[in-house]
Amino acid sequence: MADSILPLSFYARDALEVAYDLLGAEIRHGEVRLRITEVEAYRFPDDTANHCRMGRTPRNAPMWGPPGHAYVYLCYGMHSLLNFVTNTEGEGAAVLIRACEPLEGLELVQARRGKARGVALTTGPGRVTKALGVDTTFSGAPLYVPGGLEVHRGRTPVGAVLAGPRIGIDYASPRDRKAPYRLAVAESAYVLKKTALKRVRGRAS
DNA sequence: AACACGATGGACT
DNA sequence: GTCCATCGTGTTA
Repeated sequence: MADSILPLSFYARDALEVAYDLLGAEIRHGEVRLRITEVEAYRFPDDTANHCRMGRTPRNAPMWGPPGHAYVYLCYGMHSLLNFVTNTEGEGAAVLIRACEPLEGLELVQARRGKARGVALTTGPGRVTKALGVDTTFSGAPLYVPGGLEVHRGRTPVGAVLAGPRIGIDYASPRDRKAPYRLAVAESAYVLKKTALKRVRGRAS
């Protein structure tokens, strides 16, 4: 099914558009397959929540590179957070993968996640990377090369979408703190803190 | 060279 | 709800 891999061009758009279309898509790594249920868009320019707001640094370099690549960084000294780079080269934008639903490789996911079971296996950006076996060494890796970290077009329709403010960005401007750039699949149980989200029809801008 | 802090998660009251 | 582990990164000096 290598032909269902999303091509680089899929990511070559505004991060918010890509974020909407990533809901329902599949992340595959080895024998583990996850369906994306919750994401956050970090746009460019003028997004004060974005890691690229202060310009290029060694850490955020992948975000400034071509779209369709991973940007993985260490958060709070212990959690690897997975992003997909969007827009075009020279623009620092990305989509954070916040939660997924396991589709395949559940035993391996459980082994990697220790005592956690049920939705706690893959709800939360740090949990997703742990379940996938992805860490910061994947930062800069392409998402469309078969055999590596792959992202595939999803098979199931997403249905209604929920949107709300992004999490953990108190340092951003009031406007950006409120912006509904956190998106989730309404019907999925694999979404944390659903109460902070509202149903949306089309695409917010 | 020193320092403050974070796009979190797990344990606990 | 509260507490806090843990360390790379970016900033300041």
